[in-house]
Amino acid sequence: MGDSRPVYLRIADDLRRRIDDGFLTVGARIPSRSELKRVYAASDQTVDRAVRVLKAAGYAEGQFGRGVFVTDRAPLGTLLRTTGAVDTPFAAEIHTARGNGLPCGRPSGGTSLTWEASAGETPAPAPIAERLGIAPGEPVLRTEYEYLADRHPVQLATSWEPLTVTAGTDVVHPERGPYARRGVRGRLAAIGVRVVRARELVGSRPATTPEAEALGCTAGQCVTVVERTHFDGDDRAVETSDIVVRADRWRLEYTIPFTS
Amino acid sequence: MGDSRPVYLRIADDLRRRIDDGFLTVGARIPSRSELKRVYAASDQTVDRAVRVLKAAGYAEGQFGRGVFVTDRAPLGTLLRTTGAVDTPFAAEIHTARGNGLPCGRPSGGTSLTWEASAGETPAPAPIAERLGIAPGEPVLRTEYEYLADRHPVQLATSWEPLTVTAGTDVVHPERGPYARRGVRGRLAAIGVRVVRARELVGSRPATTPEAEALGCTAGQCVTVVERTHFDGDDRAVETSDIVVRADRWRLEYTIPFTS
DNA sequence: TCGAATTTGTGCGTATGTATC
DNA sequence: GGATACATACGCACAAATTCG
Repeated sequence: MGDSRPVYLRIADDLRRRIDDGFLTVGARIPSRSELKRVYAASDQTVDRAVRVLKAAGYAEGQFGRGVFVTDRAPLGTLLRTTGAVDTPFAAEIHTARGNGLPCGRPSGGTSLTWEASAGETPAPAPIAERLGIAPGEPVLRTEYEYLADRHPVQLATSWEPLTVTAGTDVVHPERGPYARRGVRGRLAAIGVRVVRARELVGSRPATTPEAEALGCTAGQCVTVVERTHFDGDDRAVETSDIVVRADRWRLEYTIPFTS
Repeated sequence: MGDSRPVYLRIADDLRRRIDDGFLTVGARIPSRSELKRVYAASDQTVDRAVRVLKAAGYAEGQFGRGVFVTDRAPLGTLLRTTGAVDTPFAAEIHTARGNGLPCGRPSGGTSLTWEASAGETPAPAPIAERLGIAPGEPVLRTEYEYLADRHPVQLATSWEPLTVTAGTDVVHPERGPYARRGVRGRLAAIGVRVVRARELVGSRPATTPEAEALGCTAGQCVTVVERTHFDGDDRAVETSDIVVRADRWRLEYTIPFTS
């Protein structure tokens, strides 16, 4: 007694603890609704709600007609986001430390990295204009990326570039031409724009329905969002993008040097 | 027709769009359950479930007996996590850009920053030992922090330090003594340990029940988690910590210089 | 091959407690 | 007190998918 939490939360926390403590291992089936109903003496709805909490937390995953199973929540890898690594098209190199949690060298062991993109010119929406330091409505090139690692969707990105920077050059389209795979820095370097700094604002939120579909997870699952802006030597924003990754699978790694 | 999504998701998406498009502004009351029930011709449970989706996504917040209201999802501020700023006890300076979305200078406008901490010696759990590069079970000092900005909980942190570094010195306890407010670098500098680098692994996940309680949000809401490790000149880990912030309120800012 | 039993996912109707107005 | 509103909970039902005899 004295436990004022609602029943469905108690059940959910109980199950979660059983997973954390290793009594329910990855791949194991969580007791079915009828079992839970009996064990906890709760109603159908209540145990279902408890299981939904677990699923929303990424602890479990339901399979139609089969059962609910404990998810493998070990991160697949890390996106390196430090000087030098950030300019590949993938916006980061990928560490796929798997099994062992070692600092994990560089291998990226033969994983195939591919991406698709589509671009179009649009007037800059207000928040994007603000990030780019331009007036709302000014023309920008909006590019949507979808990155795949081993045929699995990993990262979504939407990039905006002011056309005042690239218009008329042969790097207008980030996804086409010889500079397509060189990333923002490489591409802009080709037209004499030196990117000297990137600012990344990292946040997280539940995935929207289309994001979940693209990333192969369920809506509402946690995604990590990076709002990245590239600046040139004059502190002018030359590109900004929103980067979205599944939080349960990927983490971002930053290294902060103390030069003092 | 042709919309195969379940009813509760359609209602949720519909409400979400109404918020995104500005028809329902921040602070506005979402139609009550009985209204939604009537409008969408759905059952009590179903509309409730739709509203729960919105709440889980941080779009709305229920108030007992009053109604469900559209949440202010504008981030309160940004935690600066770049060279120099990271060594304050708060692990970051705080930008509170409010109202205007300007790049926001430095003000931190008179916000009162306080914190509480409690420490204790324990054997290192396996994952912590790995992060510190020591053997599991070796003694470490575990410190729990709770940071408040304007009396509101903002950030939770748990720090682990190998006792081999600080044992016997007067900076053993991070939360006590003259060096308490100087952060990891300041404290360790006092005993001749130079921290030259920090590595931050950024991820996110739903808040656990105790975290939600401490941070003043609901369980399952998105939190951003930083796994930070400080290294000295010999690449030895001298401290590691888990930092947890509400994702709907705070973002992390990293600056990446390109020295090329 | 067929059918019955399970299990998930979704949905409806109702009831109770509690807080606000 | 009464009306309204949220939050939780119970019981029941059905479609779809899987499993098994």
